[in-house]
Amino acid sequence: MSAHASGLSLLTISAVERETGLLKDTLRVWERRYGFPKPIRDDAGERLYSLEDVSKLRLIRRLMDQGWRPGKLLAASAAELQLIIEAEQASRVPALLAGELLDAIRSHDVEALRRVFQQTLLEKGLQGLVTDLVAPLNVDIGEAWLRGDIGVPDEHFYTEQTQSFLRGTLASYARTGKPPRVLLTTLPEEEHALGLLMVEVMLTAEGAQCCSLGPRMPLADIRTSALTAGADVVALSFSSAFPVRQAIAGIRTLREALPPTVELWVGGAGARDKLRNETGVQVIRGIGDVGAAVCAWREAHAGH
Amino acid sequence: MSAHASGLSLLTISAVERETGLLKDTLRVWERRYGFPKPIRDDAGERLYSLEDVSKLRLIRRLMDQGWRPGKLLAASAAELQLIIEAEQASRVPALLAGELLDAIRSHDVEALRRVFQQTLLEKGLQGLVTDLVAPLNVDIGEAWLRGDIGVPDEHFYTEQTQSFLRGTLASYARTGKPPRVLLTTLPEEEHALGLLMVEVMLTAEGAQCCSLGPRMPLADIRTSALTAGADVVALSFSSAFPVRQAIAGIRTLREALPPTVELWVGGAGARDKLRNETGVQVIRGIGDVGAAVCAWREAHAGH
DNA sequence: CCCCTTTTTTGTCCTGGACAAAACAAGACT
DNA sequence: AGTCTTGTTTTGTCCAGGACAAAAAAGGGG
Repeated sequence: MSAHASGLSLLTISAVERETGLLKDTLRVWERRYGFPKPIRDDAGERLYSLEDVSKLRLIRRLMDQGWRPGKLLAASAAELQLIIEAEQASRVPALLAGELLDAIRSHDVEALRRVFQQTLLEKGLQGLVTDLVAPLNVDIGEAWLRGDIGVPDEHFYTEQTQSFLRGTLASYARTGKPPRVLLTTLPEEEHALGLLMVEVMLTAEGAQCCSLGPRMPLADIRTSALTAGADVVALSFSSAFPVRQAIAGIRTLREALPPTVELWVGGAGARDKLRNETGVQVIRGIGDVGAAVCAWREAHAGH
Repeated sequence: MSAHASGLSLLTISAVERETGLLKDTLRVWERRYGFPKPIRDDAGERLYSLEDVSKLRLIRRLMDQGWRPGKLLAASAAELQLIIEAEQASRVPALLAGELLDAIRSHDVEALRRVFQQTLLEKGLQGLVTDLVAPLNVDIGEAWLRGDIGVPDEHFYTEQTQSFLRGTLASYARTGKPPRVLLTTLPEEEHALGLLMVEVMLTAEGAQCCSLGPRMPLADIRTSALTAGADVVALSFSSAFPVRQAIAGIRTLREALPPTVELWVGGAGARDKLRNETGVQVIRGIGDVGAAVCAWREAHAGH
């Protein structure tokens, strides 16, 4: 009868994997190499991590996504980590996430959050809502979390409600069904559903015919889907944490597998910098450029 | 220079884990014990699985979710597996998934699928749409996949579009904001977002104040959220594949952590049978009973 | 039939070594 | 300056095979 894992204060290695996204193998090798995290063991010799360890690991994970190397972070004390976070944030000023908006997210106030979205929608339109509110807010939320201003459930709440609002607005949007017909998804390693949805909104607002398969689609299935659905464009989204070389490999394979008449568009924070000169691939630099890409496609295909 | 994993025909063990949901450790121990799957090795001795192996594994995974033991399935040949599938399906008749609907899903026809949803919405209302179309359709889709009538991307497409439609309808629904205030989520091990959304629809249609945190919420955070949001009810959803004992452990911990004034509702295919007599927990037997639960709550709290 | 205990099956965790893949650094070329 | 090599360091993933926890099935009273 060993210690049970259902409690609130000590987590098994698989629970930590789930919470932090760090593989069990990685957690073990970090312990071996850097001496952190160093969990206690239960009677059977199995690791049990404290909540402090888990939150430090989550912090480390985020900083790694922003480009920091694990070697530095794992050697650092809590105080040194704090310094790194402050240095990280010195440059940016989260102007959006304040006042009413911050309160709404922290108190899980569905109505208040929707009110802000609704008002922005009326003021700036659907595309403006995405480019001027949701996109920058995503960044701010991540940073506020890093500072400890908001917690995990607050972030879940924000993601869930934003998704609902965007999907809702999308549903009531008149569908013109003009070309191009775009197939939208991410590679299997990429979770990032909100980014995908933002692109879907931009495309639909532009009047394009948009078919989203959701995230995590195997390469072979992307190809099949594009053919059976008769897509003009396959659009992929990459978050900033996506490993560059894997992205390139996937994109090249897909480019080869697709007929040349089908365009391949690539966007998201992870695509911006590093995927420049791939032949036969259109890089969309920011969420605001989706509209331009659609227009360009239409001009190129105007002669029918 | 070893074989690269980006290709379309051979998958590394981590890719198979991603595709099938079976842990690497499980795949290795199956190979050791049952001799299947037996992948070839690259120059470095690392496993490379064929597409056939992967689809057989996916099949096995689904049958296990329906209660079959791995020992039987892994010893079975392809033909024997086929027999099991047929036996499995003999009982049920997928009446819904046919004709227009099946074609729409297979050809990724967004408009056609929405048309069916829209019509059902007009005929049967929001709750009827969920209970009479979406809920049974989910089951049919799973079975059609098992038979090989539809593929992985078709299923993704269906899930994505259904989610969009439900969320869209929800957004345009007038929010009365009557009590009870329900916090909606799943335990960390449970992915099943569509089931959660169906419950949200039922609750909202009933006029309840519903706050969804999306799936995969840690126990400690559920507690915190329920308190800060001032929830009257915490509702959890379980899919049929969820391990019973883990569910019970989680529910008990949560029940203890929550104040007694906050009710705990548990629903979904996984909750129906096995979670009967937990004290202080309300089991919702089917998606159709959500409405009744809300009414019961209101009567019990009518005296203010 | 339901509840409890024992046995069997099955999945997860362990160690420590090896090495693939990614990131970085330094030099060479345009 | 940028960008393409090529070498070096860091970092993550894989492997083998043993151990054992957890889940399921089977057995045995009440």
